[in-house]
Amino acid sequence: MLSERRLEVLRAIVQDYVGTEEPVGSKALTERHRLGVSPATVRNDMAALEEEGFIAQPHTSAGRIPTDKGYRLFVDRLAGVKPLSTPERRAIQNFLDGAVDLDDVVGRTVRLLAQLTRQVAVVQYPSLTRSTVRHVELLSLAPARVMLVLITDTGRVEQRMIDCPAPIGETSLADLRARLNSRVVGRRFTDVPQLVADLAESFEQEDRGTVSTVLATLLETLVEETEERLMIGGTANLTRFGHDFPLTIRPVLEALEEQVVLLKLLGEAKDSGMTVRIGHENAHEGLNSTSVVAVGYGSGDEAVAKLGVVGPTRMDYPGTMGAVRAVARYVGQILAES
Amino acid sequence: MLSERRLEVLRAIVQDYVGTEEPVGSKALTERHRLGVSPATVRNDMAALEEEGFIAQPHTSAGRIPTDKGYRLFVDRLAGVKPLSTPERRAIQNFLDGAVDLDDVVGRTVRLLAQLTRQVAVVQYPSLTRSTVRHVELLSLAPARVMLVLITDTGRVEQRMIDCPAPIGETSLADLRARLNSRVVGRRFTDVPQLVADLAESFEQEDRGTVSTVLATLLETLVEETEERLMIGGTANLTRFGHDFPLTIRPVLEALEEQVVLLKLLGEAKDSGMTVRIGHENAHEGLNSTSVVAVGYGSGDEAVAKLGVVGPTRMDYPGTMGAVRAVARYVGQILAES
DNA sequence: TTTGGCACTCGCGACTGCTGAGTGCCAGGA
DNA sequence: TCCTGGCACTCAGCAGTCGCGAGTGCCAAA
Repeated sequence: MLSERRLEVLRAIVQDYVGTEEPVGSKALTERHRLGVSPATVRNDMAALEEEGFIAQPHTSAGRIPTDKGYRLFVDRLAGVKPLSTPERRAIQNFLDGAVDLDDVVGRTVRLLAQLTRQVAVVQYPSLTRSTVRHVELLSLAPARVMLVLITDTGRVEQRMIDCPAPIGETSLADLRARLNSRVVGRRFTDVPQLVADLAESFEQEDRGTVSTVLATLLETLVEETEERLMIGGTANLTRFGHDFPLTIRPVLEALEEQVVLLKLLGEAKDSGMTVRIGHENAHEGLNSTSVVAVGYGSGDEAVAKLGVVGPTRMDYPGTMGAVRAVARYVGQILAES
Repeated sequence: MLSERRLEVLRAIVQDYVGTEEPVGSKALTERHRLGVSPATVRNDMAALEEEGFIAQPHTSAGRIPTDKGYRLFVDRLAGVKPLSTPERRAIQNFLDGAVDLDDVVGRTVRLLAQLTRQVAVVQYPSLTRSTVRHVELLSLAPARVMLVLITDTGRVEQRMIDCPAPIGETSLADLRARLNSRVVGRRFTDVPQLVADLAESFEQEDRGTVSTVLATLLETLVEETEERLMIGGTANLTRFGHDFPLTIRPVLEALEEQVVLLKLLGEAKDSGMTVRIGHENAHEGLNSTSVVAVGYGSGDEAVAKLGVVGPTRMDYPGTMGAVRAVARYVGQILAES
C-alpha cells in the first residue's frame, strides 16, 4: 500500500522530471518541494516506489524517472486537468472564429492545438458515420455525364463524376434529384441504402440503367467517405523530444504518416471523456515512448470525431489535457454554429 | 577554366559523396573511378576545384565535399535526368489510376513521390487562377439560408453557407442559378467578377439584397480559393538526413509546416521545365541545407500547379529529377482524363 | 518511523596518446 | 607543360585513463 506521502513523492518526481528532463534524486526533491522530511526518508520511499514499479533508475547512481506505470498513477490519481487561462481561452476563440469552411476549421484547430501544447496535434474530420445527409445534388454536365454532389450536416461536401450508360434528360434528372432528396435528407448515412433500394424501379425503362448507376455511386461515396480523414500538425515539436534523436523520432514520424495507424489510435479512445494512453499502452510499436491524449468532440452532445496530441511520455499532463479539452469544446461550438 | 578532366573529377566527387555521405579523398576517387591518372594528379585538380569554390574541406586532412556551387555545376552541366525503369513507370500508373477524387489524386501523388525519391514530397493542388468554372449550384437549406457550391474543371468543389438578408423563393433561386451558370460556366475565375457585375439589377427589388450577398460570397470564394493549398508527405525521410539531427531537421520541419513558405518555394519555380534550387539558393533560411526539385504539372499544356521534393543538398539529382518529372506527367494525364 | 552518517557505485567529462586517412609540396620524368 | 611518386605534416576520431560528484543503500541511533 502506498502512503499519502509516497504518492506525494511520486507526484514531485513526475513534476520535476517533466520540468528538467533529468533523473531526479532524493536531495533535489527535498529542496524543491516542501515534503517536510529528510532526503533519507525520501530515499526509502523511492525504494518502495521502485519496488512497485512506479519509478526506475536509468543506471545505478542516477536519480529516478517515472515509468509508464508511474505516469499512469499520476494521471489517474494525482493530476487534475489544468484549466486554461482566460487570455488563452480568448485566443482560442478568436483564432477559431475566423474559419470559413470545414477544412479551415480543422486546419486552424490542428495548428492551435500544436501551438498550445507544443506537441504534435491530430484532428479527425467529423465522421460521416453518424452524420446525416443535408442535400444531394445532381448536375448534368454532358448528355451522359452527371456529377453527384453530396452535402453533409457537418458541412462536408463530396463529389463524384458519373459516366452514365445512357443519356438522361433534364426532367428525369430533376425528378430523380427531387425523389432522392425527399427520401434521404436528414437521414443518417447508414440508413440510406435501404431508403433508396427500390428507387430505380419507379423510372422509365430507358433511364433505369442510369438511375441505378447514380444510386450505386452514391452508396459507394457514402461508404468511402465513412473512412475517416485527418490532419496533423506541429511535427516540428518532435525535435524537442530528446537528444537521442533518430531512434526516437523516426518511428513516430512514420506512424504519423500512416493515417490508418492514427485513425486506429484515435478510434481506441473512449467516445466521451478524455483518454490518455501512456507509452506501451499504445498498441503501435513506434509510439511506445509517446503518450496520446485524445478526446471526442462534436456539434451536439454526441461526439462526431476525435482530436488529440501525441507527445513524449514525459509531458505536462495536466496542461496538455486542459488544452485538448478546451480546444475540443470550442471546435464543437464552432461546428454547431455553422 | 576547368578542363574536361576536372569536371570529371567533380562529377566523381559528387557521385561518391552522394553515395557514401562521407568526404571523398583523392585515393578513393582513383580507385572507384577510371580516371586514368594518379591520386597526386587528382589532388591537384581538387585544389583547383576548391580554389574555384566547387568543393570544400570540412576540416584539414579530410576529403572534399561538394559546395552548393559544385552541385549547381553538376546539375547544370554534368548530370542528366535519369529516366525511370519500366516497372517503376508501371507502378506509378497503377498507383495513380485508382484515385477516386481530387483529394485522392493529390494524396496518392504525394505518397508516391515520397516513396520514389525517399524524400519529402510536396504537391500543390491544381491552382484555381487558371481554372474555369464548371458549375455553380445554389441550394436552399432554409428560407433565408442558401448553400453555394462551386465546381471547377479540375474537379475541385468548394462550398459556402450564406445567411441571406431576406428569404428567397425557390423560383427566384432557380432563376439566379440558371442565369449565373449561363454566364460563368466555362469561364476563367478571373473573368467572373465583371461577368456577374450587373446581375443583381435584373431581379425584383425584394430579392436584390440576397442576390448581391450570394454574388459577393461567390467572388469571395473565388479569391480565397485562389490561395493555393498543398499536401506534403514523407517527412519521416528527413531522419535519413544526417547524424547531426536537431539542428538540421528542426528548421526544415518548421518550414514545411508553413504553407506560405512552401507555396512561395514552389511559386519561385519556373512554370515550365524543371527547377532545382540548391542550398543557399533557397530564400528561406531553414532550407539552406536542402535542395528543392520542382516542376509544373497540368492537364493540358499549361501548368496548373507544381509539385516537387525537398531533400538534402546531398541528393541523387538525376534520379530525383527523373522521378519528379515522371510523376508530374502521369498526374497531368490523370487530371486530363477526369 | 525517521534521520544523519558513511561507504560504495558509476556515468560523465576532461585529458592523453595513437592511428590513419588525407593533404600540400617538391623534384624528377614524359 | 603536365603528370607522378615520395615525403612530411595535419588533424579527426577512437580508445584508454582518471577524478569528480551526484546519488544510492544500509545501519545505528533518536
